[in-house]
Amino acid sequence: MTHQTVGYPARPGLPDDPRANVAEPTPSCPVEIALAALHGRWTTLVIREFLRGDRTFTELRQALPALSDKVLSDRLAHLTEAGVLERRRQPGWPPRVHYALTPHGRRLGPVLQALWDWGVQHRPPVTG
Amino acid sequence: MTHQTVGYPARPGLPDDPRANVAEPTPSCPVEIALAALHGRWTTLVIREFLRGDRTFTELRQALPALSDKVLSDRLAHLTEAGVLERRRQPGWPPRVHYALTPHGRRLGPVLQALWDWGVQHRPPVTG
DNA sequence: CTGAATCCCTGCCGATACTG
DNA sequence: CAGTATCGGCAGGGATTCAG
Repeated sequence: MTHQTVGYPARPGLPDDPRANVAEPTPSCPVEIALAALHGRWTTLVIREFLRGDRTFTELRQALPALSDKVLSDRLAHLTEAGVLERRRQPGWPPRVHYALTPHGRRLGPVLQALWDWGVQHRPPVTG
Repeated sequence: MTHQTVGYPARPGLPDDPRANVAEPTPSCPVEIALAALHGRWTTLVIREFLRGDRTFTELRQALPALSDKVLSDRLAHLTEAGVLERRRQPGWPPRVHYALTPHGRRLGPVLQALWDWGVQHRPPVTG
């Protein structure tokens, strides 16, 4: 366990990668990268919408009515910047912008599933 | 795909659970629960330490020197509250407090692995 | 030794109003 | 239609100090 230097580790990241040993939060840590992509209120709900299919700005607004234009815009920009979404302006009038998950964004499915599964098993500490 | 109402769904949560359809952020959503547990700077690094074994307050401080006492204390309280850690006062002097992952906390291993795996595959948008 | 209390500073989120 | 600009409130996080 302490001397694993040969071959491929079963767990493909943690033990051997130097980023698994950082002593403080750093943006190059893969876990931080992933959490940064999911960061912010509404972000996971927006991603959920896209896991169900492509969406335009207006469709998202209808699906998440309590989400303000500004924050929705922020989230879309953030997710696009993070490589999760791809943005495509629809030609014609009225202007429509089409968003869809990139291949990388689609791989967030299992990540959210892992989070979901853990949360489902969660039992609030103790009532008595 | 659209009519699955029989038996056990392959994916154990998302399609049928009403919490998968919430229209705004809510603490009862399993994904929110999980992200709430991981929330806050330093939190995942603290969990990483515990995935390697039990720790005392001082041992954590040594492992993460740039983490202030207050925030470390906050994180330990938060993770204990979230059912991730278990706290045990060591008898004797000097007072020591021993922390360890609960079974539920140990199940965060796969979750962090999923986040890691996604982050590892991340390529910053484009350089050119 | 292991925290709790306090203070300040920063960054997020929401609401509103405005532009191509 | 799809955003940007601006402002205010509030919570998070760090440093320091104090307590059991």
